[in-house]
Amino acid sequence: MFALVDCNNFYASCERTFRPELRLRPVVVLSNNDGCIIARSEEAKALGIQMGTPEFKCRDLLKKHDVSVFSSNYALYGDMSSRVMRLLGKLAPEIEVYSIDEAFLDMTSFTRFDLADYAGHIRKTVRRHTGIPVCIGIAPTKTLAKIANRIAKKNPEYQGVCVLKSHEEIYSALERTKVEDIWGIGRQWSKLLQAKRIVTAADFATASAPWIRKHLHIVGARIQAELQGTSCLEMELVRPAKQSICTSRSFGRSVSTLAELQQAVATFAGKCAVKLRKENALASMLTVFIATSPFDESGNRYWGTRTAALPHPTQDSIAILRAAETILAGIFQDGKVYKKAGVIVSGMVSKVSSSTTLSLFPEEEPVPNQRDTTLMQAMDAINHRYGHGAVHLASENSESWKPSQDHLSPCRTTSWNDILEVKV
DNA sequence: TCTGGGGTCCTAGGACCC
DNA sequence: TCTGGGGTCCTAGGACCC
Repeated sequence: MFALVDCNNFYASCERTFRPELRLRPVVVLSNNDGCIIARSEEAKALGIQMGTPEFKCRDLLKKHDVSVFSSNYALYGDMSSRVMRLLGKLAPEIEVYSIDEAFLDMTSFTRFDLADYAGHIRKTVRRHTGIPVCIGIAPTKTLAKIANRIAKKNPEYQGVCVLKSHEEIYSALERTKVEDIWGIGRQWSKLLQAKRIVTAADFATASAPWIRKHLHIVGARIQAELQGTSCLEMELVRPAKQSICTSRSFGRSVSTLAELQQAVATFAGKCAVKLRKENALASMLTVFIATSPFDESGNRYWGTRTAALPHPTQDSIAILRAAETILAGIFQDGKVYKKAGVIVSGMVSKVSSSTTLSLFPEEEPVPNQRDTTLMQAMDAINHRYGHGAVHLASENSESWKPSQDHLSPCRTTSWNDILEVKV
C-alpha cells in the first residue's frame, strides 16, 4: 500500500503559518515577477480566483475582498518543505519525496493496523510540528493513492484521509473521478479520451487495452494497469541525478541592449554553476535562450536559442559564464524588446566518473586546474556563511532586469536578519 | 501597462554499425 | 521476380508533472 501525503495549498499555508491572523482569510501567492496566481487558500478559491490567472486580471477582485497577496518566497517554501519531509521520514519506513509539497510513503508494513487511524496520526503530527495542513490518500498503487488523496481533499467529511482498499471502494472512487483528474492524463489526452466517450477513471480502467497502448503509448498503458490495481510505479527512494539544470527569469521590465542581456545571462549562468556544484555534477553542454514577450502583438517576436558543447565537462562558474556570453552574442538581435532569458546546462557527467573526454586541442582550451576548483569552493563557502550573493563574479548583476517582488514576506526560517525584522 | 519556473519521459525517424 | 536481421545513438517534437 502507498500513501500520498500532499500539503494543502502549500505556498499559501507556508505564508499563513507565520501570520496566524490570516487563518480563515483569503490568501494568494504570486509567481515570480508577481505575474500569475500560483497558490490560493480555500477562502481565495471560494472567491472564484482561478489557478494561473494573471494578477492584473483579478486585481479588482483581490482588492474588493481584501485578499492577502504574497510574492513567492522560495527560500521559505523550500525550508518548510524539508521540515515536513523530515518529519514524514520519521513516521514511515520509506519515503519518496515527489515534489516540494508531496511525498509517497510505503505503508506495506502497516497493513495489519488501521491505516486510516495511522494516517490521522500523521496529519496531526505534521500540523502540530510544522503548522502545515496535509491530506493523505492510501491505496494499492501510486495512481490510486493520488485519486484517494484528491477525494480526501475535496470532501471535508473525510477529515483529510481516504483509504481505498477493497474492489468496491476502488471502483466507486474511479466512477467519481473524471478522466482529466487522473495523474498522468493531461489536456491533450483528456480531449482524445472524451471524444472516445471515455469520461471517468472507471471508463479508462475498463477501456480497450490495445487502443490505450496504441494512442497513449506505454505511459497510458501503465496508468491503466495502475488504476486496475496492478502497481507499475515503484517507490523511488533516492532522487536520480539531474540530467539538466535550468535557470531562467522573466524581466521586471523590457530589456533591449546586449549589455543588459549579458548581465542577466551571466547571472543565470552563475546560478546554474552553483546548482551544478551542489549536485556534484559536471555539464558538457550549455544552452542560452532569449525571448520577447509571447503576448507581443507587434509582429516583432523572437525566440533565440543555441546550444554549444563546453570545451570540457565543467562546473566552474567562470568557464560557464564565458561560454554563455559567446552563445548570447551569437543569438542576440538588435531592435527586439526582450522579456525573458535563461541558461540550461546539460550532458551531465558525474564528478567521480574518470572517463572525462579531453579536448582535441588542449593548447587552445586549457584543462581546468586545481586553482579554479579551489576558487569555486571558496566562493561557495563564503556565500554559505555570509549569505547568498555575498561574493559573486563581477559580470553577474541583477540591477537592470530584476524581477519585481512587491509583496515578499521575510525569510523567517532561513535568515537571521529577517527574524530580527519581525515586529513584536 | 501588467501573463512563472523547472523538470522528465517517450516516440519516430534518420544516421550509423556489423 | 526475387533484395536480411539485429542493433545503437542522436535529435526534434509532443506529452506529461509540480
